[in-house]
Amino acid sequence: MEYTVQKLGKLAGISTRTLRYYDEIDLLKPARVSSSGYRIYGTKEVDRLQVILFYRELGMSLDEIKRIVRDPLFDRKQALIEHRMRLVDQRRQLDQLISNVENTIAFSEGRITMTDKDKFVGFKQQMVHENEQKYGEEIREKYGDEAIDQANQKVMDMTPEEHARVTQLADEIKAALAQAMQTGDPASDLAQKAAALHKQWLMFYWNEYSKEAHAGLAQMYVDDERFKAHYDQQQEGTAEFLRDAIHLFTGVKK
Amino acid sequence: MEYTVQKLGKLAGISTRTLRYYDEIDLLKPARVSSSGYRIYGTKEVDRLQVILFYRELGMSLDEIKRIVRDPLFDRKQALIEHRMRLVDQRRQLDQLISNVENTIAFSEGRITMTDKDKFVGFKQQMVHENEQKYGEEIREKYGDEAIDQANQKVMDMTPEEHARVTQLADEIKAALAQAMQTGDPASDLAQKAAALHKQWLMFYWNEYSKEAHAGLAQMYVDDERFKAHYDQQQEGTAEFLRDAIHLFTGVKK
DNA sequence: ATAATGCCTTCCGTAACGTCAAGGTCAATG
DNA sequence: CATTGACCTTGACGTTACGGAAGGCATTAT
Repeated sequence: MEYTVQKLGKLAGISTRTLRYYDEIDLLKPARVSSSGYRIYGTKEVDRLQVILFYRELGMSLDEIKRIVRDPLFDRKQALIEHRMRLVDQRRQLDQLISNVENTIAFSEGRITMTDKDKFVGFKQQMVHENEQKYGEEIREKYGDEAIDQANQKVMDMTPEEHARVTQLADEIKAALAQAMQTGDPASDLAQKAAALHKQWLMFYWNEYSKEAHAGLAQMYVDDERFKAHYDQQQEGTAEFLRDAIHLFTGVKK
Repeated sequence: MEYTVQKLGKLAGISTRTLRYYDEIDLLKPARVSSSGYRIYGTKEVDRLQVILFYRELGMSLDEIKRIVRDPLFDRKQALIEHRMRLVDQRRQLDQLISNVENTIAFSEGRITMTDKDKFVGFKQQMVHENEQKYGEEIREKYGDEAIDQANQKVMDMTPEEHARVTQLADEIKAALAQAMQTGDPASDLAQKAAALHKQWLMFYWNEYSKEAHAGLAQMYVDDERFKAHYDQQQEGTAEFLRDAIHLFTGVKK
């Protein structure tokens, strides 16, 4: 049995464009090409196409599928297991997204009082301010008291949407930290991402960023009981882990 | 406070390319452009950027975000609710994928005996064959007994991977049907997709497709107790629903 | 013979940027 | 003061898996 593009397309439920594309990327070549340039597929190609579509339905990329169908000795099971891991990871991220969206909706409906959260946020702001006092002398000399006051005013003037963004960043830091803790390596990509996010978060409170102040704040996370208790809430040793990550991130060691 | 692209990028944790892109698509324009063409952003733009990033973190498309930030009267809550729906839908599809991948892995490990499934598959083959006997006369006249025998041989010769693909298609039909049943409309997109998938599935058993035979088989799904019981397993009336969908799909009414 | 399909290649468009490349601008340094 | 190095600009291509359209032969049906 021989098939032209449209015949095969109808047989398999795909477009002719798709078949031409699969030819182009060397995923499925026709058995032969007629004198007038028509692609002619045989039964072997039909089988191969079904295999391709089978894996495509499982959400695999064509590149991955190409590796699978290229040689029959390829470890399909291993590929499937790795593919499942990716999917499960995607599902986890999607869960996180949905949870965040729902929180935002709840917030917009006023169903969340935010008192608890705000309590700690206010507390954090105070600590950040103290830290600035402690390490901000050079900044003060550089920019004067006015700049500092302006920064403080910035916190007070925060719009609801900036506030939402700050809360969001705090959540992201928490999520990244929890994941990074599993690697146990403060130099890992995830841990460094957490440190970068922490900097982002800080930028809402500081008008000028300095590595030294950031590193100093990180140390304070460990020294201060209240901070440590908060960060270690989910997992013991998170405060230290975050400090180490930030020290590596800033390149400043105490 | 004024910012160039890099300053603002570092402040917000995004690349300069992203800022230029946001300018290009009119999502975030600089406050002004310097005489030498540099983009200069002000505090208003910083705030707007934070709002943009907030919604971006929730997985929204930039196009959707543009609508949200363009005018402050936009119903953000409604947008969030619709966004959540899309995300939940994505999660459902992802769950389906994961389930299918896991089934495939289990199958490759031989953990699924397939006896139950194969029992029904064998049963289906028998019925399909009967159907062909019943409606295949015209085909028989057209192509001769040889073609029919060849088709039957095709079923017997099915490779494990074709078999997997057939099973996959059957699963997809089931999933599409279950969803389509909720609309209650056999002409709905989902129901028609189910009918199209059913045709795909049939192509593994038939060597020649005819609308009349397809429609006839659909009617048999309702008339035959065993078929009806199988399809109505999940939901009462599925067999009738599938028949109606296929009759609409083929344009053949009995 | 002609009209209707069917096939071909080539190119643009999609989302949200990353990554060069070529060239102008600005601040600081020798 | 010239030069370096950091920073800025536009422009263009690459990414995924095709959809769609244009323009031009080939085959088939009437």
